[in-house]
Amino acid sequence: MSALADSAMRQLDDIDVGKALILEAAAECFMEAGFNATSIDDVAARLGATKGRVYHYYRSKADLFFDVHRTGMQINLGTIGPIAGQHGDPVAKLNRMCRSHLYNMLHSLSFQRVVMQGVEMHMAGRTTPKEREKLALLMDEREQYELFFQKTLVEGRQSGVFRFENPSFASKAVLAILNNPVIWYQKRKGESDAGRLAIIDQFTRFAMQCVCSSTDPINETGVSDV
Amino acid sequence: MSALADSAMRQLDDIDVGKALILEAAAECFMEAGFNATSIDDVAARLGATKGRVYHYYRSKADLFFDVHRTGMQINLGTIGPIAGQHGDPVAKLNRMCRSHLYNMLHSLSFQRVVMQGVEMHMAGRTTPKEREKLALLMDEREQYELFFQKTLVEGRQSGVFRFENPSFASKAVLAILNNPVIWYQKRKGESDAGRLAIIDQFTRFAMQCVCSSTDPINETGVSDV
DNA sequence: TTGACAACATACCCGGTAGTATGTACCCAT
DNA sequence: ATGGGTACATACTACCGGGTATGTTGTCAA
Repeated sequence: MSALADSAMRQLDDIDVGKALILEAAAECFMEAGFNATSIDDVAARLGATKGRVYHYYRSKADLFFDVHRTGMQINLGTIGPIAGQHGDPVAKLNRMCRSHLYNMLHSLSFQRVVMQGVEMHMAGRTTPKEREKLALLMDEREQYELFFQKTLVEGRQSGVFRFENPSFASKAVLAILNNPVIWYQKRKGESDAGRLAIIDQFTRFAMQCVCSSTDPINETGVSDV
Repeated sequence: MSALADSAMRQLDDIDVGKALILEAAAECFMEAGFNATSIDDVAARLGATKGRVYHYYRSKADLFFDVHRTGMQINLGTIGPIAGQHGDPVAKLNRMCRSHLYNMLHSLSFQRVVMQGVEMHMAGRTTPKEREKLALLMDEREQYELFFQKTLVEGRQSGVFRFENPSFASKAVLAILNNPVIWYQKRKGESDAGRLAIIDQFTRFAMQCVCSSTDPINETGVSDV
């Protein structure tokens, strides 16, 4: 590897690190106060910096929000996508998906709150067409994610283990439960893994049971990869 | 009734009507754009009026938001409270509660969206202590509402028809499902009662099944009072 | 008829914030 | 050493929107 390439690599790294720090700070600000109530100065202040630093990497506040949203969705798609692609028992698969989803919710909380804000479109309406375009892309990702669950649910319905009428409604109900902890969960000082595990266990059960056609106790020990 | 009292009554009525119109306009604005992105001018413009009219009835934007929120919660508490107080089969009772709740969600959509905004506390953090106080009151109402469901759920657990570990988690899961349509439902021109009924039926089933210990088909014809 | 009050509209102030223009220190290849 | 680019900080502008102060019009009671 040439010195030039090496240098280029290092610079690229710096940009990524610079972006990543801003991204994280922005995610926490947006989580705490929402998009509109967060100023660029707030984000910069959290890094002990000034606006200049933020605007060096992002052209606008909306761009920053989009990137935070996108990062959150990438985390989710990256973990659930591979699982949804697997073959096998739909119950076991949905179980893994639920647990992984909940794991992500609890461990990248700030990003996930921003994702929810985007879904509720608290910024839609008064935005430029350019921003509209990007927002539509984010919504596509969101829909794609929901389709992963829908697909698995329909598989299970065909094999008789799941029961529901409208697949869209079913996936929305499942995700409503799985997303719920994002609203009220907050990181504590004495972050107990046990506490998080209890949330994952119980909400996975709620989510699966609401579409299950039988009360066979869902195999709760079948998944340990989270 | 004296002429004076009559006049007083009429004036009181006018105040109520005046407030009600502003309240409705505000609910729709908040629903569409969120608290921060909504200006008082927006609310006034929706009525074909100006700021003066709004500030004649409300002292601040926060006050207006609180009133919208409170109105939404009163609708909910007023319908679910009496049902929760009834004795009898917890399954049938929860069924009625779910259906009534969903009915309210679909029929006072704008107010319910504002309630959700309050819950997510997009305004918390950068508010005055005075506002904090009022916000706390709203949260109390919200918690009281959740307790209606929790109480019924625990009743059912004692009689063996419901099954869950943590009552708080269970009520949150149930309400997560019941509140979900608020996010994506939108009034159409050809508002079909059938469409709304399908939502009520299916989401009630999801909500109840996620805490039910048996798969006895939930008596779907047992409730017709909605 | 008149005065008092309600129900607004108009005009204005002012703080906060998105975005920009510019400066500066530092690194690095040549 | 030097010129150029990166990674910021500083200083400034422009505007939006919450809140207020002040008019204007109609209504009703005395």
